[in-house]
Amino acid sequence: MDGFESKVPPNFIRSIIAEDIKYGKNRGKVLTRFPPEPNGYLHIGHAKSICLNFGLVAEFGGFCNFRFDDTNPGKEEVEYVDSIMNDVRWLGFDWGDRLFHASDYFEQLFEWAVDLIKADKAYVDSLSAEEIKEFRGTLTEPGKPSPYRDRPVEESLDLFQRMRNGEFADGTHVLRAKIDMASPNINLRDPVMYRIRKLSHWRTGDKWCIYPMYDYAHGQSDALEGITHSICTMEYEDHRPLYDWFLDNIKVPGHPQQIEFARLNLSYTVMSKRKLLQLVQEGHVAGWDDPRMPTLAGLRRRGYTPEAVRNFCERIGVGKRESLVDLALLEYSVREDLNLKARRVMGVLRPIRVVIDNYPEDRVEYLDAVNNPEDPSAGTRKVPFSRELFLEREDFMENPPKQFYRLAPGREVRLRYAYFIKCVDVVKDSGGQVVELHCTYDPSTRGGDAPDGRKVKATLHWVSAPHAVESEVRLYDKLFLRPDPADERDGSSFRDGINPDSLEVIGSAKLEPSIAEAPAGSRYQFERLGYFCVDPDSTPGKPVFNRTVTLKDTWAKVAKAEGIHKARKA
RNA sequence: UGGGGCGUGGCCAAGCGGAAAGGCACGGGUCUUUGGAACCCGCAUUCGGAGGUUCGAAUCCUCCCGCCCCAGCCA
Repeated sequence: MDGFESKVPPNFIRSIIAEDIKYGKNRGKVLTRFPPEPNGYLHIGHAKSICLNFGLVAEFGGFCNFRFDDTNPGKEEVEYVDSIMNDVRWLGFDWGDRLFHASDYFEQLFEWAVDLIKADKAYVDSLSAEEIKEFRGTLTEPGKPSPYRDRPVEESLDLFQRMRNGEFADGTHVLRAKIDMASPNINLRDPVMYRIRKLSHWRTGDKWCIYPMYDYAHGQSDALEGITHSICTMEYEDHRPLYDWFLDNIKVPGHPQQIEFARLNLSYTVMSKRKLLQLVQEGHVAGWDDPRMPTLAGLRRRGYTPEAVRNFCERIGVGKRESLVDLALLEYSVREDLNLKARRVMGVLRPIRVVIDNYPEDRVEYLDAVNNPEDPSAGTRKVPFSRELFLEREDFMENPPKQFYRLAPGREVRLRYAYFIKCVDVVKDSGGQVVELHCTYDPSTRGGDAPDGRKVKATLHWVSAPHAVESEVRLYDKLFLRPDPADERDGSSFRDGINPDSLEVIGSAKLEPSIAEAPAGSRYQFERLGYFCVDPDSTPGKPVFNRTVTLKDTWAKVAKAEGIHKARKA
């Protein structure tokens, strides 16, 4: 290093690599890889792995290969291929020309399999899948050898070639490594290397009808690419002896080191591809990119920035123990980033009409508003002010508790960048619902400062009614009610924990006119409310916003603690 | 009852024999034209438990307890 302390907290993988470099292992080189299977969208858990693999090589001066682990054509689709590459790029990583596929190595893998057969270290088994399972034994009992285990090398060679030629139906034969049917590690009980799948592959088409299993393909792919450190998740720890066995018994160009770390679990969400797929297929969400999904596509649409996701990944650390990271940390990460970048704007979600009785009917003033107090270079803008305004319903209470210091009958507050106003009348409908407020303004407080030094407890956001832009705003909340929805040990399904109120659509929020044309994907802070992102569903006349995350809300905390009900319902 | 891993504050996580970093959360305060942000303070006499070694242990040894993963022709 150069004397500067890295901001990345130390972790055991960095230590291993630093040590390897120090002692000249791999001639001081570091090459990692990110090997997704194109059978689903990438999620925040993958982001952890991507940041780890690319981050490590950035730090130590190496490369990270991007490799599709495409050994199972039955589950893989090009839709996923495209989304995966797009998401990694979005996250901010560049693999240059280092794009690879396990399928690039099918021919080499086949040849090595033949070598293994010739060395009597692999054989064609003709047991059925059920029989293989029976013969495998259990966790506590050793397995039994297949009757085909000792079939002549020549016969296996012939059969394997004919498997490749397409002479047999799916499931009739497999190629197995000949290791140890009594091993306490079940992965070593003659693992299957190849199975017959008469399926066309998105890259190799119909060239193959036998496909290698992960265990046989992965390590050899790593070796072929010169990977030095093959980083994967904990469930592969049991596979490491097998990973090493293949590498030790095949003439590969190197022997990468497999290192396992704990996958990410995030509270109030699920991470398994299977469960995410179910949420999509069963219609609990609108798609893989639904803003409630922990997928990168979902987070992006929700308004998360790549920087926020990367910072989050850095903060959670890397270890070997199973953990459940608090969603609050992810939310903190976006707020932190957006606070610095997002332009501020005023928008009223649940409007209540307010008339400024002493403000001239036809007058319109354009007041100066700061675009981002954290970033002076963002400049200022003009916001129209007029006699009729929209205020947030929640910002008015007829009988306010003492901790509530927003608008109330007889009370004076400040309208941000505008004037002090005082509530002088409350108009209700026949049902007793407050439908309109009448206020007076103090002309001397233009801009928001009282020349007499008078203080006011609250500053409210507002929108001029005649100038308001109508918008649909989608308020998202956590998708699950339970901190650990994946925990189904009580017999429930993770679906039972779905939050029925995870999405609330505000049909006609009122926004200040400056964001009428905001392009999809642009992010704003609606002052006092939260961060919002323009959704691609927006139309020229009506923008659609997704709430990324609320601002920290001390009042909400107080109100909850005091049992104060906030005014809802527009 | 087989094998592999893991147990440090509410949630993450440093630490690797010299005596508990940091972040989030939480609580309090300052400031404030966002009850936002920023800033300040507080928050494990203790590291799953019990023994042992040592002048000294979260770090070494022993035993115990708890949690996770593995019996796909998935990855």
